[in-house]
Amino acid sequence: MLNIDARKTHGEAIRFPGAIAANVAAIFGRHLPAVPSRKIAAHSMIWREGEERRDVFVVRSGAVCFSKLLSDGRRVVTGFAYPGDIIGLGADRHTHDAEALHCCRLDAMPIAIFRRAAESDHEFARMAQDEVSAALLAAYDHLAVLSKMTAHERLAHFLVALSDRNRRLGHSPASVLLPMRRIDIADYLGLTIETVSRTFTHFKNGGLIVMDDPSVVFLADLQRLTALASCAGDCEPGRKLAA
Amino acid sequence: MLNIDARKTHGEAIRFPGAIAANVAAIFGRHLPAVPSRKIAAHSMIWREGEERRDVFVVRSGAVCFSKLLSDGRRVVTGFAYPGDIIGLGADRHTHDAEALHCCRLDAMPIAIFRRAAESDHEFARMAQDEVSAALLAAYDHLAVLSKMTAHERLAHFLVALSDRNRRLGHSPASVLLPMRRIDIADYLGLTIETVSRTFTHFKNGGLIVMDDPSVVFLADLQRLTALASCAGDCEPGRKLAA
DNA sequence: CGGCCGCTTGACTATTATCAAAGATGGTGG
DNA sequence: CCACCATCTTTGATAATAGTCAAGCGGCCG
Repeated sequence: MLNIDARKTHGEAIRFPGAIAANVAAIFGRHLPAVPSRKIAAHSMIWREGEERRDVFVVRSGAVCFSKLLSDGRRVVTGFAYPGDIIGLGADRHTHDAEALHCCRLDAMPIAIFRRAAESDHEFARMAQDEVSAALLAAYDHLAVLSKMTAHERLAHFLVALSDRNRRLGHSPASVLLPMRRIDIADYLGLTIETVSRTFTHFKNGGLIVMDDPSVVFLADLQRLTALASCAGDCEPGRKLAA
Repeated sequence: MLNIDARKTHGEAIRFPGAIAANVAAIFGRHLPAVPSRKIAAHSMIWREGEERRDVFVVRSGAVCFSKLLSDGRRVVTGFAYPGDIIGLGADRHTHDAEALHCCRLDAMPIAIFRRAAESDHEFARMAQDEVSAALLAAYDHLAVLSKMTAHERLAHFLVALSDRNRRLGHSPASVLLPMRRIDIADYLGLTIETVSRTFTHFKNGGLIVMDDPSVVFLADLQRLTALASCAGDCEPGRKLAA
């Protein structure tokens, strides 16, 4: 069984608004004030859409979910942030809600310090700008997922993306942790929780994954999952659901 | 009947990668070299994904479609550009294909001049950066469309967005021109051409639109279209299809 | 004038949403 | 420490939406 605490050591998983790659955090560290980390209770909001942007944060532990609420109550999850990520970059006001999926530790850099740093440290400024471009690129990739992929492909894509991040960070790509609830995955992939759950079951029955705990997934057949994720046909994730 | 040439006077319609608002074009104009506009034949590629970025363009006439090709041949349209828009901002290499939907006239600013301008003209530089943020925001809005809206809502949203731009530019919001083909709309909205076509017919039969020419749409019931577009329920765009 | 391309329509199928309810799981209070 | 309750996940049955396959129509260009 995997150590559940491992989820706290994971780096960036999925691109998300205003978050930047872990390797970039070091440059930010140069300007981080020496104040204790802020602690955020599980399921509390870190900020809400429309609020004034007050800090740029570095995620130290926990996980963050970014979402928007549509006028009719529908919810869109635009991404997740993991330890090592920097969140809160962007325009004057927050464009998303940010919710702590678990108890989070965040290092805060007041926006005034951030702006001063951007003026004095050109590497810092350029990096912040590059990260917005990267987020834009990631958003367009996600558009492709939402507009062209089936439920199976979407979930496979999600799992493989998490696995790829693990590999990049030197962790095992064979298993991924899901600190978010099914509803967050569903709203991220443009599906319903039922479809997400059924697709997990389908993958399980097809031998693609092993999952005893809903938040820990072992990717038993990464190759087939990858094929699904990249739309390379082969959309046959196993036998039918067992009765 | 609308003057078809009107399409050449339209300003920004839908947000798209690397394009910026018309009112911003003036600031760019300060740095535009005095060279004749470049002419691009209809349906030819202005640039392709992965190519080195060589120029930033101002669209003078025509319309541009941005798209990405997925590995399995599926295509995603990420946006459109209209006269007044500036296209080609972004990273070192193009992240999308850009295709001329009609014969286009483009003013080209070589990337070297663009970079020099960004260094010497802070307003210019800041604007370019702001526009990337705006494009990001627009991309997230489009995520919401693709992940949560029905076909009717998506097409209504598209038409209303075009209408809103018309209003903003001082044109009539009651009619919109569609310089793109059905396949472009379909790939933009994450639908098939058949569904797009059927939805147009549905709107026509429901009295929501009048459309004699497939590229000219009169928005007969903008209120109901707007309600559909904003997901405010009322998803009943008229009687069934006539036989 | 004819062929090609794009748009529309039709019939049918497949995927996914919806509605409903039954297990799990975890936290709280007795 | 255990029981209960709330929440989350899973499963099932059904319905609706959109995709697929196929064919006809119409305009435009050669």
